[in-house]
Amino acid sequence: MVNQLKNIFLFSHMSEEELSHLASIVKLRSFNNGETLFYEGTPSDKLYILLDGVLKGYKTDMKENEIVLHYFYPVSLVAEMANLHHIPFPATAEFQTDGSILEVDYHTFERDFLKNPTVSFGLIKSLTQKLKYLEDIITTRLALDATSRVAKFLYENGDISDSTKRHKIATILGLTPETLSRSFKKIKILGLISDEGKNFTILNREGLKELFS
Amino acid sequence: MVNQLKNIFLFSHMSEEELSHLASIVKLRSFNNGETLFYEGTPSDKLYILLDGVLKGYKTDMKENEIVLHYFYPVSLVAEMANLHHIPFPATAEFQTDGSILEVDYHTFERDFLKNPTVSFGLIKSLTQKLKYLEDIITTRLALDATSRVAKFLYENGDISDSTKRHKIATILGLTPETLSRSFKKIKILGLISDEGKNFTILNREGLKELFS
DNA sequence: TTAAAAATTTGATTTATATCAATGAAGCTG
DNA sequence: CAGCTTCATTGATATAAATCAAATTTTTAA
Repeated sequence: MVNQLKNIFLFSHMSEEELSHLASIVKLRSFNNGETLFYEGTPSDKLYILLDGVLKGYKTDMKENEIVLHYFYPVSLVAEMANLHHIPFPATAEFQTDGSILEVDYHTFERDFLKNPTVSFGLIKSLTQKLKYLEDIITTRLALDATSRVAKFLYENGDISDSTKRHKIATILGLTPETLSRSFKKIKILGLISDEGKNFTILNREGLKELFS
Repeated sequence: MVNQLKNIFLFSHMSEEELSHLASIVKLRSFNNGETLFYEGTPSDKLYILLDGVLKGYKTDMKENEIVLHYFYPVSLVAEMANLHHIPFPATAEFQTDGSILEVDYHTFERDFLKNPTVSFGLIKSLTQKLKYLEDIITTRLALDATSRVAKFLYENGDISDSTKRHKIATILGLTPETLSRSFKKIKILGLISDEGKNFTILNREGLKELFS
């Protein structure tokens, strides 16, 4: 366990002694695809560090639609904001693949480790990264219309390959698959992308940018 | 200046020596109502601390509508996320009253002060507070419909007095004044609020909660 | 290889809220 | 306190995207 901890950016500078103390308040848990790590509104006393797999963070709206906030990839801190403010988790986290997390008792962690500059610096980085994600969601979902969102997605993510399901793109952008399809069509008619079978190739990246800025 | 700095939570634990070094990289600036502190997209090399007045942070959508992210009240750090990640300001900041800010050269600040635990802890607090604001905007604006948003606003802000302009409430909630008016009416018909002239009194707070959760 | 299931596209309709337009009420100013 | 201006309400219409429905394409699996 100590060796595993040492490989996590947040703890890489700790002494052997600190690491073994940390190991004592940490639990490794495995999850299957589809399992839920925590639900929105649940009180939080654990800090989670995603070690393996893909984790989807989402809220649910009034019509039971998912609002996807973020896909987490390893190694990420998850929902540290809830811990720092002692508030319930603001979103639900569900595994999209098999995976594993490190579960840390937050109370002890705060008391014994948060004063460590490396740890607090890692925390600041993680928090600012999350702020950027949320800023981006607000920009995308509140300031742009459907076609602009799709143009932004294409601009930022490059050619769309076969393997990326339209349905997944639609939920990331907060659109229905029907609307996504119609937006792709518009952008194709504008000559900004071309459509070879299932894949899209970007023909005019600057033109795409024009659509959302 | 040193005495002024000592009153700011972030710097309250600094030594006289540190404070006078800080004072040397800091500039006090005054603004009039309506003036803009910075624009969305501008590169950021200054950290701002709001000392007086009310500052509105907002983005602009495709139809030139404002999306209000937050009203800042003193004493607040402003847009520290942009500095930490060396990215342009993600929103525009405009004074809503006369006010003043402390302008800190970020590069020097990071080098000389960010390792100070009190400073980094203050930064973490400020960042998590902002995350909560953004989470709340997403919950409110993406997951709730117009009437639910108004119910949530009433639940969280209590009775609405005369002095709060409907127009301002509407921009906070991302609604037009017309839609806000119609939502107030619905909630009134449900018997959850009563309407004496210009003011609203809450009659059934739990009923309001029911509407948005 | 073919049938069944899933995903995508296309068209028609609905819905929520914005926009446009008009009226009414409140607040301010000379 | 009369008239102007701003703010709020109400009604009618427009609009973007969701929903519903069906057809088509792709993927999966037998």
